[in-house]
Amino acid sequence: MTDPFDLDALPESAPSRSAPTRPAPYLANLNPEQRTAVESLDGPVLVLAGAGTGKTRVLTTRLAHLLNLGRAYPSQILAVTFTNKAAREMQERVGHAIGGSAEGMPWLGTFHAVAAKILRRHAELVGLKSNFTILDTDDQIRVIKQVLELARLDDKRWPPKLFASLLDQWKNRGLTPQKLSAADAQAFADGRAAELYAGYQERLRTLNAADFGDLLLHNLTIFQNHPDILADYQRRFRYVLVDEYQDTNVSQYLWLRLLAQAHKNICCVGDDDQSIYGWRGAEVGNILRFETDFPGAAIIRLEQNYRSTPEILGAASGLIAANKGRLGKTLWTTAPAGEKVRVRGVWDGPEEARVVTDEIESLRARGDKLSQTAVLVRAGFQTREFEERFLTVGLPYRIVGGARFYERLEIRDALAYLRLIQQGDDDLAFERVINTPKRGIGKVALQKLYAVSRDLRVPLLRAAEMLGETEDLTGAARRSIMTFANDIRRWRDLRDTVGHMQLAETVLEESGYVAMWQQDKSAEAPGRLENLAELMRAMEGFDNLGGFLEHVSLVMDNEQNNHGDKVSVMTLHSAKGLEFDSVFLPGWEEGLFPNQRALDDGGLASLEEERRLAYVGITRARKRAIILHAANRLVYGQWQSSLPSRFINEMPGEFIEIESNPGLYRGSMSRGYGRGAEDNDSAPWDSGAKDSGSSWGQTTGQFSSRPSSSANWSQPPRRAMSPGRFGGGRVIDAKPLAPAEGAAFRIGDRVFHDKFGYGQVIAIDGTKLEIEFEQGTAKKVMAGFVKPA
DNA sequence: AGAGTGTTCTTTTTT
DNA sequence: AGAACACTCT
Repeated sequence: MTDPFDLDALPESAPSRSAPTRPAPYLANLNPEQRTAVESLDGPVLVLAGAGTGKTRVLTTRLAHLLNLGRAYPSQILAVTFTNKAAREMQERVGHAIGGSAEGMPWLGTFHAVAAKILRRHAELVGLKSNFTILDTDDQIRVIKQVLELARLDDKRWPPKLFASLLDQWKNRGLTPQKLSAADAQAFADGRAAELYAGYQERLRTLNAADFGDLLLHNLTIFQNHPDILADYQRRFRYVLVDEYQDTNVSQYLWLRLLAQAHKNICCVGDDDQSIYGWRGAEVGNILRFETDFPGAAIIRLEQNYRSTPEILGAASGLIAANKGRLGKTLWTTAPAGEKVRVRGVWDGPEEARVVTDEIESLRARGDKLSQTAVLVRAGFQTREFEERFLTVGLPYRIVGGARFYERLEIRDALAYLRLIQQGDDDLAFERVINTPKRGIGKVALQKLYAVSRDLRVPLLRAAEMLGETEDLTGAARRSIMTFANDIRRWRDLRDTVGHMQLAETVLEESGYVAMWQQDKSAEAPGRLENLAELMRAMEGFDNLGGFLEHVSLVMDNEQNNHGDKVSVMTLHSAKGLEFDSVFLPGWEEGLFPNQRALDDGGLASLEEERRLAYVGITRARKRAIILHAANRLVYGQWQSSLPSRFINEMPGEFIEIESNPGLYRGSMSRGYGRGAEDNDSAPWDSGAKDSGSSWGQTTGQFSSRPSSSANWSQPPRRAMSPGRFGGGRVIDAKPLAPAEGAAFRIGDRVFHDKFGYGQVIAIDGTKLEIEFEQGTAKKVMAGFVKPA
């Protein structure tokens, strides 16, 4: 049995430099700057890699080069990324480049994964055991609730979520409770923040758990308190490679600086123009002052873009130029001219989705792949309108990064069972499953459990075992609790004999969890069972339960529906690093993008970050970028008028083409995009609509007099233009949708429902309809939710 | 203990 | 508008 943490078994010195150097054909494919970046192996290097300039290629080639020259063993290279996807990709590509043995890079991974690995090795130094649990946000909130409750704080006045975000910020800045400044401590519960923070950490220690922020923070604590351990790692990591350096927070920065201290061979790759995680603690400052931190650093700029057309680059560069405090890069390309970036204003959200769908259909008709098409939104909720539309017209799509597999209720329950077996101190897991499925253990029994646990300072599971032996509980509850504790113990023993997949199956069966869903007659139940089966499949790739649980905590992404020719729909954030032939950018409206809330609490800095986000969005496109904005949008269930995003004005006119619907912003709004000095000019697309004194004017009158974005109505604006067609005849009004009463339908009518699709009415009960849907079973639905088909 | 009712929050972005 | 949460009633 090999100890995965055994440092001493690994070589202390570098491989002999006199080893015969193999040829390096991979260098020939690089441009001069890329080549410099790859070959500048010694000393600190900062590579400023603009969008689409071959960053990943440089990173992987550099790794391959290091190994090929024999400068270091794979185990002597620390290579960190932010996302698991990036880590995986690097692992693969390096393996490819050096011929197969990619497995041998033990220190290539995300910041969190590498930090967790180090922390498991030294967990006892911060009061944890090596098998500590990594809490996700959900668990974290529950712990915080407990801590705040214990401190007698009103969770209305001091919301746990606020505390969670403060904790996050502090940990991102490398602050332990002791280091919290008075000002920071004042931020919560009238200055009790430090005390509560300490209490929270204490609670985590009892739970033998660490949250995300702790992974890095505990590393720092260990390094600071144990110079010998730090020195070990410093010696080991002869070369350090960092991806997306602009996204590092203070903790990560300190961590890197400590680890790179001995050899100072640190190469950071990043792009200050793509820093979009400031809200999460990322410090653009880290990249801006790299030279100061690492004296004598070489700075290499990658500016030749291999991805996009000149128009796309022109529009994006013009936009980002509005930001101050940039290191500055000028992207260029040898690519021939292509299409201009298109800007399309539409009436409302549904029309926006329709226009995008129509465009995608026509691209598809021309032979474009759906998989080369993406819809990139500012915020997650925007995906919904597209999802609905795609569903309606039957366009294959996939939502990237939406609700995650491992966050589903049934998956979290199943995992809680496994966690509890793996790690008996995990009270959060215990709480989750003690009465799931129902075991008749209610509030009263639980309170007794808590009391015992608190008084004797033992985990809930142990308290359960003890309570089972006393007379404190009534018969039924007592028996239940005893059975449960015994089951857990039995399953734990099973762990050593049957393998983790078999174990999981046994647990879910014997606990009655599977049976619970089998008996559940609701519509979701079959899907949940399917997900549980999927979970089993996911366990296959792991050696043991511990390995799998680690994967779950740190690698919360699922790429399962990655197959097939589908349109990708995702947030701008999750699109970073990706590229598509055609990119649709909806929702470019003031308030939504730039996002009002970001502006409210971040001011100018946030505006610039929003602008970088826009820049990231545009530069995802190879051939075609289409920006959309709607004049009216449903927000919190209310219609609001909205103005085009200021970012639209900031793009140089020569690279963009405006093809918005006429008459969107009338009256005082006639200038529409309000391009700076051209104040009095009417926008070109608007001219045709100026003279109208027709019923059209009346229809829109109420809107044109209220150009402010704060105007809202309780009724959706009536449709006042032809659906989705530019330049077509005007349709004055649409017939009202969705009759309020079931009476409008008859048995046998074919109807359409946004979520369930087409179906037939089989019964009517007042305002409710019973409908047999073509896809699935019969359901009762409010008549207002279906339309005649 | 669980269903049923009312109230509040949601929509930033995620390792 | 919907979800999530807390609270009350059986």
